[in-house]
Amino acid sequence: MAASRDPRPCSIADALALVGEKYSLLVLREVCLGNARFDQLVRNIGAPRDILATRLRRLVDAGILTKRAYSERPQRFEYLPTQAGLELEPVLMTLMAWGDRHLRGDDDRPMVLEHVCGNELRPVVTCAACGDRVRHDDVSAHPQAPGWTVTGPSAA
Amino acid sequence: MAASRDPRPCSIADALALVGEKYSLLVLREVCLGNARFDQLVRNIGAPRDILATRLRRLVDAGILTKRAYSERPQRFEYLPTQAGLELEPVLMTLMAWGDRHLRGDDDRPMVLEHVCGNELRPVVTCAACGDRVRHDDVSAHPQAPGWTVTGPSAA
DNA sequence: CTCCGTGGGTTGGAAAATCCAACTAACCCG
DNA sequence: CGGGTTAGTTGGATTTTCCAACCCACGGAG
Repeated sequence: MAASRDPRPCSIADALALVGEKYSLLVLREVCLGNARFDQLVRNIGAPRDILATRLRRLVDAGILTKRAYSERPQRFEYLPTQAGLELEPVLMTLMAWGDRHLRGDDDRPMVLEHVCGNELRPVVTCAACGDRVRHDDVSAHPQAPGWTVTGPSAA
Repeated sequence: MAASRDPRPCSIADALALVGEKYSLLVLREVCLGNARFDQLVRNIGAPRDILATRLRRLVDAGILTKRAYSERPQRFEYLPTQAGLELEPVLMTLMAWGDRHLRGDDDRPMVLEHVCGNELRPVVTCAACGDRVRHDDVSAHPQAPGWTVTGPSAA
């Protein structure tokens, strides 16, 4: 799935090579919600069983999920997120918020998240250093490796 | 690309149906950096020209990009992010941060972002209401529509 | 005017990935 | 024994992707 002759080293591309295939992020959605078993995943995601099987293998190999037997005799397995897998949750949250905003209405959200603080969780991306919400114009890009040309206002 | 018989209404799935196809998010990475022209995109992303053309059409149709002529005679076009497109940047940033952390080392980051505050930008997802960094265990899921079963600790 | 190069695509055919229904396998229950 | 559940695997049809080649409009050099 990687862009075979991508001349550009990029962590976004690398990440997508692992979790950018069809259904992979939906698998992660499910396991983060606690739906960990094959048939649950098939039903909830709506993926073909064979594709789901290959995705699970890949995610386990990549260290994003672990496969654990929840029953010997009969052998039955469940898939749980690793630390690396859990750390993809922010990606899912921002993606969900985007979809809620741009593809649905406020009245049509399939799911609402609640934070321990008692409020509805509206996730925002902030700068770890200053705590401010990150805006497009407040960020500049500094290439560290050859292969990058940044022409826009984000230029270093 | 949508999970054809997905029984589960979900904004993540909806969003991925638009921008989850191969190369789409890399297109967004480029246009957000200011690389707006077809040949630049081909080179920087490493996508086949025909696939890139169909992706661009789709993103324009979806209102994520706009196509603008930067020269009549000869007609030449550039692709710019709309507001909806720009709002996908947080997704790219968190994905990049994840890739930097889990697929590369601190010494091997292809690109570093800088925030106006003067510090290196490390994006974190926080709760808009209380400002705290969002942790997995601090979030609970409240389905608003039928089709959801949440079995884990995130259950409503 | 002719030839070359550039930007922005389109086209046809080969290769790969996906989809689907059916099947296996291991076990439990009545 | 027959039926049901879970977790996959298999074969073949369908759909996407990939790739190289081509096309068109133009600008500039000779």
